[in-house]
Amino acid sequence: MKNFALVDCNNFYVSCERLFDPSLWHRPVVVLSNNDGCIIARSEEAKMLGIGMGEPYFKAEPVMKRHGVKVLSSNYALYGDMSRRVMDVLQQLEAEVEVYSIDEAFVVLPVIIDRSLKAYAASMRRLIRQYVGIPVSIGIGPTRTLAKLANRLAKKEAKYQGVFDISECESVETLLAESATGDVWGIGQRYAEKLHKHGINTALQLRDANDAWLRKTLTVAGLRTAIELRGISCIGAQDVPSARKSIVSSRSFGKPVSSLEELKEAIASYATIAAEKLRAQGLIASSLQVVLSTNRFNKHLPQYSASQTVNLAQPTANTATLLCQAITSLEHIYKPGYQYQKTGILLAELTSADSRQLPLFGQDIERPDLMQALDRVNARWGRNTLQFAAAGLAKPWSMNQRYKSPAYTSQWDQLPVAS
DNA sequence: TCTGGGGTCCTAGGACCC
DNA sequence: TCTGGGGTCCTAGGACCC
Repeated sequence: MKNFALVDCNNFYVSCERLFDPSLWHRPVVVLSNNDGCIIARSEEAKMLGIGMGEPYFKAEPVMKRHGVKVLSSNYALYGDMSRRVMDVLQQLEAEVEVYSIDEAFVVLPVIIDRSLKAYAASMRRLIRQYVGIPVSIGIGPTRTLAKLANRLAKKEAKYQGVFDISECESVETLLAESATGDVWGIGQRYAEKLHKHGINTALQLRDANDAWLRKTLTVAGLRTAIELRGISCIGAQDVPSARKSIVSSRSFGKPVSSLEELKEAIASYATIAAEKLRAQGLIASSLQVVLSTNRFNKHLPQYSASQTVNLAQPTANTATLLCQAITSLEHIYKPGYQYQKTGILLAELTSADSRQLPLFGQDIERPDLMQALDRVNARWGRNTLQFAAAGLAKPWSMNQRYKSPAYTSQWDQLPVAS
């Protein structure tokens, strides 16, 4: 029988920061989202202070000040690089690895004869610790959903030393009965509320619920989750992200923005980032959507949000083309008199740049050679060394990042120095 | 004053066709 | 009185994940 291991990095962003700054050990640390908005990673010490996941920074600030919590802005260059290293260690194994997110991977475990799955997982854990330095927890089960649940136990109970195999559990029923529906992978707040209304509060009750009813209430997604809890694997690798279907670039502003001129700069900047991502993956886009919105949390201000989607005449990865279209769309949906909080661009209907069709009529303006030169300069000398004037220079609207650590592993001038 | 960003999938309903 | 049926495609909105 097939078994899955879910390898999940503990407090990943905090662990990355700690690798390069030992003063962060043994004290509460949090990492903030973009724009220093919410708390998205917490050390164990911070969790113990009752600081919630996703909590707005300004709300938690008084408690954190009182307890001397170290606050950091997110440093995705660092986390992305450390993630790659962790995944590299897993890829060395004689097993199939599905990278699921920046800090998680499913490993389809090989059939092992000379030792237990638990021992195998424990050695994975040691290797990652030794080669990368990041602590991980590993949950094992016959389905991805059960492996996820096992992982919670591995994290929560110190006695398991970071590895928990659900098949070694004395009573799976007891374990499921002690898990809330909301702890199950695939059951979010809304689904948990719906289930609660029908008296279903535990993973065990969810497992044993009526199929037709589940299908009707939670769609096939909910039904699949229940089936997985029964030990039948039906959420497959194809449901785990593989080929990109869309690319988004959007940011909240550091301060509210009202003028069209500033919004145009911002959307041009995000279009530039999206186009870079597109080219880095060898893709071209056929559809472009621009979104614009005010701050939905501020009930005192007039609210407005809009979006426009356009199909491009020619699929493209050319920054100039995308940027011009993005500005045109923005002008189309912009209304004066509002305080905007966010704008963004979504590229969709992505296909491989290799199979690009040349236009039947008119000129081909794609210029991949020019874009390649642009990307090379920026890779060599740093992002935005060469940029389009439309994206602006001062960028007064740009997001807050007040507490950012250096790009220790991805910028020459920011390497850690041993002294 | 201050509330992230980037993804995926599913469904219902409307438009349109024969 | 009574107004087809079945199919496809598209989109918006809602749900989930980390």
